[in-house]
Amino acid sequence: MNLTIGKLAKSCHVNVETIRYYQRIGIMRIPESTQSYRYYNQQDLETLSFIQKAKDAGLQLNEIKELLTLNLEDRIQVRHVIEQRLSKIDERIQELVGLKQRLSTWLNECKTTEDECCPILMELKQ
Amino acid sequence: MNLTIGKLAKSCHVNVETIRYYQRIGIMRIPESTQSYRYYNQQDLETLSFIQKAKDAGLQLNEIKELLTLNLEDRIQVRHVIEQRLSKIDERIQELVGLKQRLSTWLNECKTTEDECCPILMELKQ
DNA sequence: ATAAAGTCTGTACCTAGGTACAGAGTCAAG
DNA sequence: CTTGACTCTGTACCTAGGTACAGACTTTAT
Repeated sequence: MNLTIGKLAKSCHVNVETIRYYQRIGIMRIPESTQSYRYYNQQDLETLSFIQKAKDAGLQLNEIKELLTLNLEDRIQVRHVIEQRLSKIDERIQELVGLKQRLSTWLNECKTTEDECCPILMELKQ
Repeated sequence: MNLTIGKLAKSCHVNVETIRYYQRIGIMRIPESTQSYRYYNQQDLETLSFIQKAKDAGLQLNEIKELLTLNLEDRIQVRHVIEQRLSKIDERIQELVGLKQRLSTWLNECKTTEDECCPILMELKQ
């Protein structure tokens, strides 16, 4: 398989500029060019599609970069990466649930009060 | 009350540069200066502290900007702002819960499989 | 042979919410 | 009256993950 960057991009439904960006941050290689255009192979296609799937699962590019260096036997390290992401996600969910509760409470107060004045603004201006 | 920007910043535990940033994006006024230094009053202090509280509740600066234009009687509009933020938060929580489930499933598979090879990487490389 | 389409390199821009200067001017304490 | 601390203006930088574009070059289709 011999793809130019545009073909590679199209086959993964990605922008050409995105591939160049991945090259800049070092998660995709830049094929050595004997000529002036670069040509990409099956391996490059697999890497790009790996990145897409991992992004889709909520992993960040620096984590994906780490995964790309690991082998199928490095289970502990792979798990470590996933566990860390998972705990960041958990943390964020907790934060958001907290915010949600606060704002919901405000909304309920605003809907039930007899007061003329908005209790939300009152709270904020206290 | 007559505060220089440094005093105002200190009294709200904010960076001076943050106040200047708020001025740049138009959520805090720039007092007219008869002299070369600007002086801030009680109202400015209240605005800044409003911003801090609203940020703390998870509102974004553009939403806070809108709230700052509203009066205590504009309850519908205030509620609208809060409801929109709330639905964004909900959406994000749903996304994160989805990611969490996916990654958790992967982790469990990895912990229970008899296979030598990491099923997470297998999945990603499929 | 020529024109259109693609590529390469380098750089700037975007969001959101700031932070960090440099250089010039000003204010206040001693 | 000097010196140190502060302010003002303008601009650049940061994260994360890209997007956009100019100018020069190459490849492909007709």
